[in-house]
Order: sequence, then structure tokens, then C-alpha cells
Amino acid sequence: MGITIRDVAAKCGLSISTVSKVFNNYTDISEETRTLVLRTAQNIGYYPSSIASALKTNRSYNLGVLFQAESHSGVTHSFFSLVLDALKTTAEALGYDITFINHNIRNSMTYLEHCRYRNVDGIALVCANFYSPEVIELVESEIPCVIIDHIFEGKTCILSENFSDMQKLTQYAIECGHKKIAFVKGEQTSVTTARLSGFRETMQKNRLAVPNEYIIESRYDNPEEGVHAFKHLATLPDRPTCIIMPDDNTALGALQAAAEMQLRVPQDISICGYDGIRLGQLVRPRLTTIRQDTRTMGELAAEKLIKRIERISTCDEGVFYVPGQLIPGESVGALK
Amino acid sequence: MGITIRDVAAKCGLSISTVSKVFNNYTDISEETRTLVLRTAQNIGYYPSSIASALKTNRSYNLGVLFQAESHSGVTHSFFSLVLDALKTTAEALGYDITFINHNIRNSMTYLEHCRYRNVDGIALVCANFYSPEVIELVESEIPCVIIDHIFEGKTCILSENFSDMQKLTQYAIECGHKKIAFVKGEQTSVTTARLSGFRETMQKNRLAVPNEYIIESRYDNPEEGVHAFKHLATLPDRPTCIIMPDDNTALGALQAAAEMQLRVPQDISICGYDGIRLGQLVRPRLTTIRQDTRTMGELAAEKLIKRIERISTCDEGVFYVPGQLIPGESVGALK
DNA sequence: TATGTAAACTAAAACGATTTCGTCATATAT
DNA sequence: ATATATGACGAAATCGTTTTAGTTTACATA
Repeated sequence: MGITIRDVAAKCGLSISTVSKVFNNYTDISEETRTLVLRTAQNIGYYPSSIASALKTNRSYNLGVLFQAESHSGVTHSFFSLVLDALKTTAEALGYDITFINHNIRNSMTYLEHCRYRNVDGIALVCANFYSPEVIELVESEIPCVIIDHIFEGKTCILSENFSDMQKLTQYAIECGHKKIAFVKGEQTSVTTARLSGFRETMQKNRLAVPNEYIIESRYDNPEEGVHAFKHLATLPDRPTCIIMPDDNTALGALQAAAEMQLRVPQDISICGYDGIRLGQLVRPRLTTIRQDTRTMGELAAEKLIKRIERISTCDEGVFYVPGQLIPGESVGALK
Repeated sequence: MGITIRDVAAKCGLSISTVSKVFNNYTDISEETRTLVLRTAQNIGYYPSSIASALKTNRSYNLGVLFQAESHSGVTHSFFSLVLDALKTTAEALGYDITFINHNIRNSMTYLEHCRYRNVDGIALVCANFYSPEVIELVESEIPCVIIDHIFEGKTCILSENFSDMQKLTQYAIECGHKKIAFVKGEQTSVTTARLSGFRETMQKNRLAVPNEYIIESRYDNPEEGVHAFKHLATLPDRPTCIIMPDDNTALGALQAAAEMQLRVPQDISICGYDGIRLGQLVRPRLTTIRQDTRTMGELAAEKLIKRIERISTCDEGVFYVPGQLIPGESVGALK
């Protein structure tokens, strides 16, 4: 079928060992031979097959990525997509391709089976249900892995500084004069818990009460849920003056709901987002939000994982926090 | 290292040939042996390695995907991401994984080299610069390929019905009473050309003039560009009453620009989008737009490509059009 | 001249599967 | 009883590389 190392060797009058060595940067090859081989390879369109090489070396230069966007939610999950993008770019620069891990393949294998099937060198959990047995089995396997936005005991984890970032955001709202601040939670995860703690602690530090009815449950990245949550809070007998939404997409929903209810933002009510998506700075009022450093998170994840795979250093385990940035925006301000 | 077919064979007291045959559904295996092998494999955690299998069969069950989102534009490219998602899901259901083709790997290989390196069975061009030599080289190689949203002579192509969809959209605007309609073009591609033709033809059919200054160039999926284009058109001495934007993201920019200019939509000016992204139906006024059937496009692409790879049928070449759907929305209406 | 050394190259055994022929019972047909 | 067919399994070559342990040649040294 294709052109193999054999063809190059034949054309050069060399053994396949020599050709292989050229492509693997062995030093016991003369400069002439090296250029000859490289040139001939180029000429006849040869490129070493990663498959054969992987079989021999047991290294696929492939990273498994678990990216369980609850598909077809329609909204491309802004935060995770951006992290994934950075991770992918960094991995590629280091010579690794990405394979999405799923259980759709063939006779529906498990995540771990899929990883073994594809011989991935490592796995990145970008967006997953960390409580499902299948994911746990994967994390606890012998395959090196890195986890984004969740803490797994003893594993390499990359997280936003959710706690202190939320402190910043809450403090900002308070400094804008708000005392009655509501908090809309996303799905129950360790991230949600960290953010809620940051919120609670800051409120307490400022001696501000948080009635139970000001903490409600909703979902991440679902504008419709944002509409819903906002309307619920805005029609409370004792309406909060500021609402912290789970993220920017829900905050956009909230903004919309406010408009429908003839409430001006921020004159009548303030709204905070989280994530720092682009669109949030395009709408009016611009969202007050925390911009998560998705780029750094993705890069870090790829680097740590690959270093572990290549055993370059041993200080790549543990939890790494990436700070976010407060974007003041315009959706939080003093009451009229 | 890992568990191989040898381990299963040993444990079962069978030859590796027999074990292999079980996994490949050969018929000359007794039912008892089959279940024995399967059960033992399960027990010791064996899964056949795609790498070894690929080396022997020359089939990687991997599809290369060219997805050249001009990265870091920030806006995840809604249309292409959704197509990609459908393509990926369909491919996975048929037993294929996805590998992104790029030239970042190692010593920067070309797209074609990357494909050979990974032994992909076929390639899908989802989002690419079709005029670059590298892409052309790829398309003209012997690897089966399918192209989305562009026509490549003699290749399998999947496109939206841009021409007639734009006719629908334009006709709708006209029926709302508009006579002065402007058209903002995205980057110059065959898709852009088809849409512009659909627009022009419909205008002509309705005996409506299109001044040159009503056709302007902009870019796809860039809200800021949308703001820019809108402001330009809205400050024209003879301002159009309706503006057709390249897509929903730019239309959202236009909506924002209108608000800034104190123009009510659609009372003062009408705006059309294209794509049918979710957010477009969440903002007020809801966008009048064409919803492209990304799901069908992605599915079709995967199916056609895989059928070609597996040589199931021969009628998978040529151009396939997928109709879009007019979403009336609220951003187009009669003038005040 | 004999010996040691270094540079440049090669032979051949893997890696983990697939697949083509065989082989060897046993069952059926003649 | 002999020939043939069938069912169930195995031997071994092979896919395209990598890598170890040579081999060969040239040259320097004793």
C-alpha cells in the first residue's frame, strides 16, 4: 500500500535500521547519510507510521480526553471548550494528538477499555461526571491522568481559584453598596462548593446576612435556567439587590429576564456572571464577571500530563490553582 | 506491559489465532469457546489493541478532521462546532475515532504527512482554508475525503442549501415590507457567493434595486465586525431598512450596535442573522434567521465518508445539499 | 606488524495482532 | 469400508517500525 521505510532504505542503498535511526535522531549516522535519507524520504513521500512505531515503543503519542459535554445542550460549553482548545494546542506542540474518549465505539466499551484500545499515553478529564463508577475506574487505572476543575485525591488537578475568585467578586458587589446578595448555584460539584464558600465567607466577613431563600439551585451554562432562576429571585417578597449567577451564559439569561420584567440593570438590580466569555462583554450592560484563565489551565494540564508521561520531573503531581480576574463590567452598580 | 491476546490464549489453553477469531467474529468457533474467551478477556481486563490490529489490517478506524477555526477568535465557531459534534457522534457510533489534523506536531509536518503519520482511514474537512496548497494537496491525495460547506470538483461535499435558503430569508424580509435591503458578506467563499446570489436573484425577481453601497464585506462570526458593519450601513445617507448579516454572531453585534444608536429593532431597522444559534432565540428581539441543519450535515458527512471507506456503496460521491429552515423571529418587521 | 578505538552501518528479534492454510477428528454419503 | 464433507482449532508469516548487539572499515597507537 503505502510507502514504507523499506522503500526509503532500498532507494538509498541502506538498511532499514539506518533509515530508522535517521528519523529517531540517533548520533551514529553520518551527516551525508542523514541528509540523503531525509531528502529521499521527502521525494518519495515517506512518513514513518505512528502505528508501527507505537506498537514497538508502546507510546502512541495520543492523549485521551474525556469531554462529556452533555451533548446537544446547544450551547457550546464556553469554559470547557476554551480549556480544551488550549490543552489541544499545547499537546500538539509537544507532539501529541488528542483522542476523545467515549463509550459509543463499537460494542460500547467502557472509558478504560477505550483508552486501552487506543493505547493512549495519558488522559485528561476536562469535563466529566466525576462520580460515575466508570470515570472513577479510569482515574484509578495505571494510566497517567490530569483532572480539570475537580479535586481527585492524589491525582494531578488543575483548578481555577474558585474560592478566592468568588471572594473578589462578592467583595466587589458589596463595595458597590449591595447588602442583599443572592447566589445561584450550578450543579453540585466541588467547584460549586468552593464558590459558595467564597461567597458565604465574604458575606460573613462583611457581617451581611444570607437568607436561605437567597441560595438557589440551578444549572451551569443554560440561559433558560438563568431566566428561570432570575425570575424566581426577582419576584421574592424581599428581593435581593444583586444576583450572582453560576456563569455568564446563565447571567445572559438573567439579563434577558430582567429586560422582560422591565428591570434596569444595574439601576434596579445587579447581576454577576462567571467565566468571562466574549459575548458577555459585548452585550449592554457588559457583564460583571470573573474571567477564568482557560488558556493557562489548558496549557498547564497538557504540560503536567506530558511531563508525567515522559517522566521529566516528579513535581507534577498535586493540585494547581490558576487565578481568575475580576472584570468590573457594568452589570453591577449602586441601586438607582 | 499490558495484557495481550497471548495472555488470554494461555489462560484459555487455546491458540492466539482462536482468540483473535473470537474478537473478529469468525464463524469457525464453537459457542463454548467463544464465551470462554470473552469471559476470560473480561476477567483479566483484556482489550485488543487498535494499534497492533491497525498495523496488520491497514485500517486505523480513525478519521482525520481538519478543523481550522482561526483559533482564539474567542467565539467558539457555533456552526462548525455543531457540525463537528454531529460528525463525531455519528463516526463514533460507527466505530471510528476522530483525530484533529494540524501541522503543529513535532517538526511541523504538513496536513497530508500528519494523515499518513496517523494512518487515518479518511478525512473530513469541516472548516478549512480551501485555497491553501496544503489543503489542496490533502484533498487530492488518495485518502477518501468529505468536504463540508465547500464544493470541490469530483469530491464528496456536504453543503447547506445556501442559495435557496437565502432566497427564503430575503423573500421573507420583502414580504415584511422591506425594499431597501443591505447584505453584509462574510469572507469570500463559495458559500458567500451562493448566498449573495440567492439574495440578488430574489431582489431582482421582486424588482428591487440593490445599490452597490448596500453590499459590504465583513467577516463571519465576529460580533465586533457586526457592530462595525451595522454602524457603517446605518449611517449611510440613504439608510437601508433591513440588513442581512453574515451570521447570528455578527447579527448579535448588529443588535447591540442598534441599541447603542438608539435604533429600535425592528421598528426602526430590521436585522437578519444566519445559522440559528441558540442564543439568537434568547435575546430580544429574537433573531430572524435561517437555522442550518448542522446535525444532518455532520451525520451525512460521517456516513458518506465511512461508506466510501468501507466501500459499501458507490453512490456516496457528489454534492449533497441539506436544507435550512426559516426562523421568523422578531428582528425583522414592518417599519414603525 | 599487531592491536585498540571510534565511526558508521546492519542483522535480526521483537511489538500484538490478523489471516491463510493446514490439520485432525468426527459425521455423512456412497 | 472407503471417500468426502464439515466443524473446530492451530502454525506461521506478516504488517512497519525500533533497538540491541554486532560487524566492518579506517585510522591511530604501541
